[in-house]
Amino acid sequence: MTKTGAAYHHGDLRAALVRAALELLEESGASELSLRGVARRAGVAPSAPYRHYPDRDALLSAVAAVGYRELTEKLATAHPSPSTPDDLAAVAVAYVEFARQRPALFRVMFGGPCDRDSSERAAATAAVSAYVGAIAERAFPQGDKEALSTAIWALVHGLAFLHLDGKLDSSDPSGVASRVRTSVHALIAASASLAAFADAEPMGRQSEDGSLRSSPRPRNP
Amino acid sequence: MTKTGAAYHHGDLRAALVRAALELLEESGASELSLRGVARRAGVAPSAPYRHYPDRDALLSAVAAVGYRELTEKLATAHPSPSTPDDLAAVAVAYVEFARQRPALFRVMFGGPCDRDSSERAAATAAVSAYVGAIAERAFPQGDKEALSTAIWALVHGLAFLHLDGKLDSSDPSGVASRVRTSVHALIAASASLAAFADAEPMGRQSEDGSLRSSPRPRNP
DNA sequence: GTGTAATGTAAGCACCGTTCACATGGTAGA
DNA sequence: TCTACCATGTGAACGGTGCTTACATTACAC
Repeated sequence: MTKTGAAYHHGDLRAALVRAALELLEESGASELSLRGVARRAGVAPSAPYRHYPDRDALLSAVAAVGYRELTEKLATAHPSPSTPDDLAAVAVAYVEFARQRPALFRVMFGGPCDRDSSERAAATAAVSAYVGAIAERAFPQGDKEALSTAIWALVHGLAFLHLDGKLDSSDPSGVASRVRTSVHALIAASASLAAFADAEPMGRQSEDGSLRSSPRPRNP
Repeated sequence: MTKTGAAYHHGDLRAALVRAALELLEESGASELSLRGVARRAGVAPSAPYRHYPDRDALLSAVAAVGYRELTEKLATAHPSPSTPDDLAAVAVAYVEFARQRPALFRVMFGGPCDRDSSERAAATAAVSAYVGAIAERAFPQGDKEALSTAIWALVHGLAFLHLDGKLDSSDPSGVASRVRTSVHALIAASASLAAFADAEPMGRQSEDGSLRSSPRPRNP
């Protein structure tokens, strides 16, 4: 009971609300998601959702969780196990494409201070994180896995957001894709040439020891 | 008249509203900015702001513009002309620090689909972009300047957002800083080793041609 | 069958963005 | 200097929002 599958008066309103919310996000393209609007869409009184979600944020978290799952699917489809720069670029393109194709959902997923209480949301986030971490480990076997995964995620995530916010032109999909590819490749290449300058110390394993004379400790939380 | 300096009944309400908005953002830490709340803070009727800004978004754009200026200042203070990995890391840390210290303002600046009409906002954005571009050009003289600047901006921007959204723990400031440094360094170092493997094709200018044989069609849902 | 807890409803609260008719007052032109 | 004008601020109002509370209904356990 109270479980997801149960069907009382309405027939699993809990799931119907998430579905309605996703539809509204898809249609209105960008704007805010009103709980009353979702209820209206589901053909139910404005107070009905409160039987299933404590507040608007909880519903949004459920919606975000669906978004995380669909995002991981899309990334896996783009490339199941990326290891070359081209593979990485393909996954990056898929990530940004997701943000561009479903901007409203993407904003629900990443736009606001998220509900740390939603275990559903936390789990879905962890899945994305794990996927990115796996990529990092495969692509850069000799690096600090956690640092690399966050760096890669950040690069891709930032590209997605800058396009979404109009800081980078995203009118032409293929243009966006090529820009993402170029960015990834360019950063890799340029980093290589820069590293050549700074190779007083050996590259590729200095996450633990001497670093680059800059940061005395690598992490700590 | 209607210029910024003019002082009518209230004495430059236009600027006072922006000031009040910034104060509220600083205090409430995160939440949304209500136009009525800003008016209240400025000691003025809820309808008064409409004499100076056509709607809430316009006021928010003015606030965002201030944020952009302060961000560029902070970056310049962190390092006026970064060119080494350490320099870049220092600027990256400053960027993320800004987002962490003033999360509400940062969200106003980057959180929503921005007002393309606001020339003030556009100009301030351009300033940030130019600064990042200058960094890229100085640090990677032989690279594609535009691609590099977007890549770098994206990396840093993504780091800021992931911390802000709780995807990365940001409870300890020094921990955040060291993580940012580590991420930047690790990406540079690992990219270098990876680039050594994949140097079959020339890196840094394959934006238009090659593609990746990955996604035949971009969408269809 | 009946009782009970889960589910949906209706009405209402305080707040929001926005508009509009109106009051006020600084300044330009006589 | 007086006056008219127009920029500025006010107050009330409209529809919308999130959320709560009292009430109606309905499915299932016994």
